[in-house]
Amino acid sequence: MRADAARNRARVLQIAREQLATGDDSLMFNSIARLAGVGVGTVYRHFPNRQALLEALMAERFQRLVSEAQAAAADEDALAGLHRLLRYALGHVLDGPGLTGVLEAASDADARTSAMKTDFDRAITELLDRARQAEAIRPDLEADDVRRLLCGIEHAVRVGEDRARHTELYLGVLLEGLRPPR
Amino acid sequence: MRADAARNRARVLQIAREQLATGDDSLMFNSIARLAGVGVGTVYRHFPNRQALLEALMAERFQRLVSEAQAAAADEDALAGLHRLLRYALGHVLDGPGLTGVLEAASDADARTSAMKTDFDRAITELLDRARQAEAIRPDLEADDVRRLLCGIEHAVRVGEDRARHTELYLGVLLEGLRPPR
Amino acid sequence: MRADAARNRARVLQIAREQLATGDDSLMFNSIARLAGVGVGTVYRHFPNRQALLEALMAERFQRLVSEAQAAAADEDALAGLHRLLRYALGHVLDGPGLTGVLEAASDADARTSAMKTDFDRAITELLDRARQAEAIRPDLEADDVRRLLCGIEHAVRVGEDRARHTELYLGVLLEGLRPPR
Amino acid sequence: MRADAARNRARVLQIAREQLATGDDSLMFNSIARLAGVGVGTVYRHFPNRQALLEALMAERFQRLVSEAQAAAADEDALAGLHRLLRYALGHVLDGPGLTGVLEAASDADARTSAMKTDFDRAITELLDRARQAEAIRPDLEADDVRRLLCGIEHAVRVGEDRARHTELYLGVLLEGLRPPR
DNA sequence: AATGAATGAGTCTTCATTCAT
DNA sequence: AATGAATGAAGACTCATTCAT
Repeated sequence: MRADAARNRARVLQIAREQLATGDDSLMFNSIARLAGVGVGTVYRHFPNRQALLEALMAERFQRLVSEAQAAAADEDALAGLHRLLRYALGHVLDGPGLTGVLEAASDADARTSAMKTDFDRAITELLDRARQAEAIRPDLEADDVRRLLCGIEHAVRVGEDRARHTELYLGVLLEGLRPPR
Repeated sequence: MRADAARNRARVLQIAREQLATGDDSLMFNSIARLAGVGVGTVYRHFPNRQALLEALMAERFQRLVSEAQAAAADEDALAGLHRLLRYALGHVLDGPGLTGVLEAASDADARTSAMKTDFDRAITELLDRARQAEAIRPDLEADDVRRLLCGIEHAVRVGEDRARHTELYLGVLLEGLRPPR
Repeated sequence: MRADAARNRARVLQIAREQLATGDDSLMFNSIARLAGVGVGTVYRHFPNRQALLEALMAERFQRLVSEAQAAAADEDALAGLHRLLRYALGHVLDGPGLTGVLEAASDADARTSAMKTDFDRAITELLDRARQAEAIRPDLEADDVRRLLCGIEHAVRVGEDRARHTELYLGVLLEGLRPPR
Repeated sequence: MRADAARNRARVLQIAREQLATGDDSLMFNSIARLAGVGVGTVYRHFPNRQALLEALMAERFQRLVSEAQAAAADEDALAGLHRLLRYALGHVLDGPGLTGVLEAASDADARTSAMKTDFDRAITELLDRARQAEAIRPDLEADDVRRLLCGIEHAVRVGEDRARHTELYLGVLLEGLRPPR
């Protein structure tokens, strides 16, 4: 990629990130372009649509999540690994908007996102398989379910106030809920 | 209210309900008015904003939920009552869009909605208090949490496919998750 | 229709007509709205799309064409009537842009346009039928053909210069061409 | 021209031709460049504008038309030659979009196009002159008229359906129309 | 009480053309 | 000679809300 193109791309991402940080998750291409000091066409060239932009914005954060998942998957104690993973993941998706938008999307704009999803799911599956054998979790859970429940719990935290207090509580509900019913 | 006003209001609600049923949850006042055969102004007169319309649309369904909650609250076995309530509630909120939009809202447009929320929360609180005393649930749970978790689990079910299969599974996770950690 | 609505509609048509007269047949809704001193939405309300606006602009001219066709159809001499009709029609469609756009369109935006087309075709068919019986025209011609050939000849006149001189010439070609081959 | 430049030019033409063949006559430089695997700048270098590209695309087809016209001009029977020419020409211009765009253009981007037009007109003039002397055609027709009428008839065929059926019919109208009025 | 026309800012998206690399 | 990123004006269209009728 040409140096100026890379610079523009970075500027756009920077501005978009700032927009997100202000709580505005509309990601409007025109205003991002204006604020970034580039033409709209440039934004469209780099990111053909909102989803592509969102994925680019989240790529780094998603990668950190995947890495943590892989690290957790190496835990000898599968259940402990799963807990570690979910605790990290919940904090991570709550640490700014947008990441669940990627995790929940039925289809991806960028192949690298799909690859990360695959890696993420693989790490979860690894933990689930071992935890399941140890009868530490419900027998019918798959990686997809964990991802969806994670997004669901995030939703429960975001809806309403007192985020800090409820994060830990709802995480506890999730972790306990994954275990086999008594 | 004049008879024709009541008729118009009913028509608007009817059309809006049909729109929702088609999967279109945008509730656009202009198109509802057109389909209902009234002017937009009439829709605005009856429902000053989207939230007011939504609450009106959901009033009946919400009332059924409240009644079920009250019935469940009468269960001698508090935990069983809570389970009964949540199973019903989850199926109920999934049975069409819109109800969680009311349950989640930080503030209500109509006092009757607030009243129903109060009734709902009271029923839940009643169950929680007794279940807590029996050490059948986590000690730190309040009605508000149950509502939020319900919405979160609904979110997890809606995101992704195979709704029927996952409803039961995620409900199981929720119910087990509410119990005290082992 | 409300008085102010009618006024706005008339203004829009007036401006659009002026635009056409300047040789600009793009009929851009934004600029028409601006020039007419109304909001774009108003233009869209009256004319859902370009074709609808075009038809409205041409309605009067089209109606005059239809009337002339009907008058011509009353001519005892069918061939003479056809000639009269085509001479008038060619001059008419050349007297400003847009009318062939309506005549050529495969489908209409407004039912009144379709009705006029039906009337127009009926008049032509009436003449064709009688002229055919008198063996004054080719046996295989239908009203649709006459319409298309009219548009084709108009095209030939418009392409290139010296409109006045060529109109009569190409009209002669058309009229003679409709007669049965020798 | 450098070998790679020639190769690029050929690629661009090839792609543009394929685009035309799909029925898309917009000839957008960016997409042609992308599909041809070259930069837009390269397309602009070879073809400064749409008209230049169109003429280059049509050069071969136009040349075939000119050759046929010249062959027809050699016919001893001038009227027969004219008919042969027009029958061929109509089929030819209908056999894909673009050629009338060149024939109709008031000015040419490439001198070779102008040269071909001259040749074409010369052949037609030759036929017209002889046919006129034999009183087989209208006395006031020039090559330019024949070209314009050809485009007009093509227009009549393209507008509307059933191309095959109407081609022969409208050709008949044209041929008969060129003859002197009875 | 009802109407529904009007508003017009706002958003998306395209594409011809240039020019720095 | 080639590249292709960037431009940004331009145009299409929507929709929440108001207010004159």
